[in-house]
Amino acid sequence: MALRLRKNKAPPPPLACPLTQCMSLLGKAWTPNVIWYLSAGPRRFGELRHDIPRISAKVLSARLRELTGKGVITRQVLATSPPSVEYTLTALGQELIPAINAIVEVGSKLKKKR
Amino acid sequence: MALRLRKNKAPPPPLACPLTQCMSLLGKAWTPNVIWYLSAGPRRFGELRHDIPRISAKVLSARLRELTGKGVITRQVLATSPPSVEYTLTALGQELIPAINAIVEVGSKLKKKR
DNA sequence: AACTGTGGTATCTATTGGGTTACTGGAGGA
DNA sequence: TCCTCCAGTAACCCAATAGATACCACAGTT
Repeated sequence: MALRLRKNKAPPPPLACPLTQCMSLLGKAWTPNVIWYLSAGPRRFGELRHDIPRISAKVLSARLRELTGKGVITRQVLATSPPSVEYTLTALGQELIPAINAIVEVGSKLKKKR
Repeated sequence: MALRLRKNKAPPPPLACPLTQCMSLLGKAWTPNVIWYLSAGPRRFGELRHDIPRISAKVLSARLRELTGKGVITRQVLATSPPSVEYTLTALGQELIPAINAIVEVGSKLKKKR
């Protein structure tokens, strides 16, 4: 019996794919970690560097800029001395938390093979 | 007033970080798409290529090997003519579906800036 | 006769993304 | 006095990754 291509019942993640959209953020190094640490409340640049010791300033600032641009976090300059900058999850950003929790949940069950 | 580092109340994603573990899978190109299409049921190699037109055979086979190794999908050779191979989400793999749905959900709300 | 579908592998190349280091300039703490 | 801390930016380097292409051998369809 010859093989035919079966139709897939899953609708394609439609038009300009939100999945791809979102993964172009989450898929980059350290992004989920940044969101994770912001989920507990506003956090300054240096604090995030502290939270995630192996992240470089370059990458952290790139991620924060991207997340700000996409409306996931806000950036607020505080009149401290020296001036400091606080990053906060927006309502949209909060919506990512369940996703990240789900990922963590599965992560702990993955086989370590390969 | 001097600035002090505040403690972050979020516990660090502990020991050998499940988040990083899981993202080393999901973060690679096309992985979420593959899982998305498998969520509707078992699917052959060629069918997946068809579902995701822009994926190359090389990358698809790499992803499938990785997912198999981590216990997210199973690989089953069928005695068709010619022999075909079917990939299926495991129970663990099914657990990723809510995560991906959550990601899609947010993806559609992201600003397009940058 | 020619094409599609089976499930991949081998090889080469281009890109890019992340790491590293150095620098800013002033203030407060030891 | 010297060190740390604030929030980054600029320049350079390298390894990993994904893309493109070609190839396998055979069966069934048109």
